[in-house]
Parts: sequence; C-alpha cells; structure tokens
Amino acid sequence: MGISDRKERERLEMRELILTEATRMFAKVGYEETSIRAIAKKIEYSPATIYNYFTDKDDLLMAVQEVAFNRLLVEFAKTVSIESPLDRLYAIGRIYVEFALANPEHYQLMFILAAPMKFIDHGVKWEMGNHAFGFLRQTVQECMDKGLIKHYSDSRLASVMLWGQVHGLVSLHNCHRLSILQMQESELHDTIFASLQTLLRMLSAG
Amino acid sequence: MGISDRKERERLEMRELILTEATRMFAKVGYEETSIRAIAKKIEYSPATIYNYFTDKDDLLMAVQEVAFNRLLVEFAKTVSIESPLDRLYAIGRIYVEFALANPEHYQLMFILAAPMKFIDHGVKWEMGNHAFGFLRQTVQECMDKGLIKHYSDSRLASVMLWGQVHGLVSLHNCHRLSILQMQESELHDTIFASLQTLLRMLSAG
DNA sequence: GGAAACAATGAACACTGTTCACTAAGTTTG
DNA sequence: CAAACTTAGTGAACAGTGTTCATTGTTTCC
Repeated sequence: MGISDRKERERLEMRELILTEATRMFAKVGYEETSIRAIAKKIEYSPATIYNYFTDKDDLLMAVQEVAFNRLLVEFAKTVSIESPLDRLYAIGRIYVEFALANPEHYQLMFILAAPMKFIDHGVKWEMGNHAFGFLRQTVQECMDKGLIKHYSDSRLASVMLWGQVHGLVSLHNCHRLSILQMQESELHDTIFASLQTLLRMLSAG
Repeated sequence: MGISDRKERERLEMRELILTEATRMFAKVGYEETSIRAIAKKIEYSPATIYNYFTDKDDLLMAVQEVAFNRLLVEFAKTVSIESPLDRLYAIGRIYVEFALANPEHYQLMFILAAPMKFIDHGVKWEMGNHAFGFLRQTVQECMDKGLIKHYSDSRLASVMLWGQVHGLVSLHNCHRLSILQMQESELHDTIFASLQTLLRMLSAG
C-alpha cells in the first residue's frame, strides 16, 4: 500500500520537523524557557498540532535527549582509534567536558533535569545513559585488564568515580557556582581538564 | 520611638513566617513546584502580601538558600574539634554528602538551580558559597601545610577537585542518573562515600 | 458520490508569577 | 477628640504556561 507508506513518511517528517526545532530551541534558551507555543509558532503550526506527535512536553524532552546523546556518542566514537586505553580514557573525559561546556542546555537535559527520569525507576531502563556509560566502562575495564588502574577491582566503581568528577565540575561551572574562584573562563576550563588529568594520573599510579 | 520598633519587629516576624513556610515547602516539593499562591494559602494570607516582603520568587529563593546554607555550616562547624586535618576533611565531605542526600531539594537550590545566580556574575559575590567553600579550603590548606596532600600546591585547586567529586556523585544520584548501576539505595550511598574516601587516600598518598 | 479516517486547529481550562488600585486599620498631628 | 497621613493587606486583573477536545476541512476508501 503506497498511500499508507507515504502517510507514515509524512508523519515521521512532521515529527522530525517538531523535534529539530525543539532541539534547536532547547539548546538556545533551555527546556523550561521554551514553550510549546513558541515551537509551534516557529514551525508555523498550531500548538495543539504538536500534541498529535508527542504525548506531552516530557515526551518531547526525551526525544531531544536522545538526539543530544547521539551527538555525544558520535564524538565518543572518534576515540576508538586510540590504542592506549589510558589515553583513550582521557580523550573520552575531554570530549565529555567539551560537550558539556559547548552545549550547556543539552547537557542539562541529559544529566541534570529530573523530568526526563520520571518513567525511569519504574522498571524502564535509561537506554541512552546506559549506552554512554557502557562506552566509558569498557575503556576503564581495558585499563584494568592491562594493569593501568590498580585502585579498583570493579570497573563500574572506577567509572562512576570518573563520571562523578567530570560531571561535578562541569555542572558546577555551567550553573555559575565556580564564580567563587574568580577565574577567567579559560582558566576555569583548564582547571576542569587538569582535575580530570590528576584523577587519571592518581588512578593509574595506584 | 517604641512604635516604629514594634513595627520593625512585626515586619521581621511576617518575613520570617513567609520564609519558614517557603523553606518547608521548597524542601518538600521543590522550588519550581511550590507556587506563591500555595505558600500564601498555608500561612493564610493573600498571594500579593508576599510581594510586600520579597520582591519576587527569586528573592524568596535566595533567602531560603541562605537558611539552607546556614544549616550546612552548622553541621560543618561540628568538625572543628577533629584534630587530624585529613580526618576532618573526610568528615566535612561526609557531612556534605549526607546533607545532599537528606535534603535533595535544598541541595538543588544551593548548588544546581541557575536562578539564584542571576545577580551573581554582575559583580555581586556569592557570599554563602564563598563561606562554605572557605571552610573546606581551610582544612585542605592545613593538610597541605602538614604535607598530607602532595598532589597539589594550590589549596583552591585541590578543594575544587574534592568539591567536584562529591557534588558530581550526589547530584547524579539525586536526579536518578545512577539508576544505571542497578544498585540498592544503601549500596549507592556506600559507593559515594567510598569514592570520597578513595580520592582522599589518593590525594594523601602523593 | 457518499462514508469513513484523519490531520490541524480555535477555544477553553486550570494553572503560574506578578502588578496595582483600593480598602481598612493604625499612627501622627492639630 | 477629630482630621490627616501612613501603611499592611487584598481582589482583580494581566500575560504567560501546558494541555484537552469538539469542530473543521481535507484526503482516502468503498
């Protein structure tokens, strides 16, 4: 049936139109500050139309989160060619930090906002998070297999420590809490990268 | 003039009434989910009355942040009797984590929400943050003076690394991002404390 | 050509933070 | 004591939010 194929295609195109605009606007002014009405106006449709393609704003948020995660994963994938797992680990951390600094609003809806996790906890898995974390953990495991990280025996624990370190610093920075250091923007960035490097050095010097 | 004294006192009492209720409700359901109308109803006043004591919701938020910070600082103060600066450092970290886990919504408005920092960056200092960070930094400095932390020469940098580590883990946990570890709540808590301990051990084993 | 399916929407609902003219009470003055 | 002034409290309104739903107009099917 060619007609229903076309309908399906048009439906996906419409969904994509909304999603693309939402992704752009969420990145620009943030999730909370972007209204359904504003998205509708930009794509020249009625606000109610959006609800024919997404059940609610949270659903839209989840879709944008997926887009953002895929962008991060594309960056992560560039590190597979790095042979030394320790170098690769640093590269992953660096990419994570750079992503967070370059896309603060997307970072927020991936790792900070409570909203997208509503239906998590109810048995539903957080697939995107799992995927990204798995990528990190794999490299950490490789480091441990080669005896490059000795402080830990469980790659999950070492990974979560690394994740916590970089997430902590970039999120403090993105919400202006590091202003107390009275540093220039570039100095702050350097501080974050240096902390990552220090942590890795200490972990590998076990 | 006794009357204007009484008026001043009554004004402060009214401010306190609003602030107390706001503090309670922000802790219970969070800042965003607490409406001015709900606070007004609870204290049996009109919503407009609140605006006679606080310029807007952000102003109220800042006042609650101060209350929350004072509570954290009271806990911090209990560590001054610990002689070993390294033990004291661990105690401070533990208190920080426990506070964040016990008061997630207050933690959020102290360290995560962007709103209260609007007028920061414009030259205004973030006094409460400075105060709490100063407390941490002092102990870190003492550790360095006694040669207990060798990886760093600047206590600011060592402090911000520690802060980043604990903030990262508790904030990931509080917004359910650590669900991917599929651990029990108590296991997650242990993991956070263990990470703090590991970091301190590594820093002191320089 | 008439019936069924469906995408798009205008209007409404229940909220939100916030403002402001107005009331009523308390305080100061003549 | 009464009149003038100050001030705390408020009802009503405004502009905005996410969301729902009956109605429209078009397309597809028989």
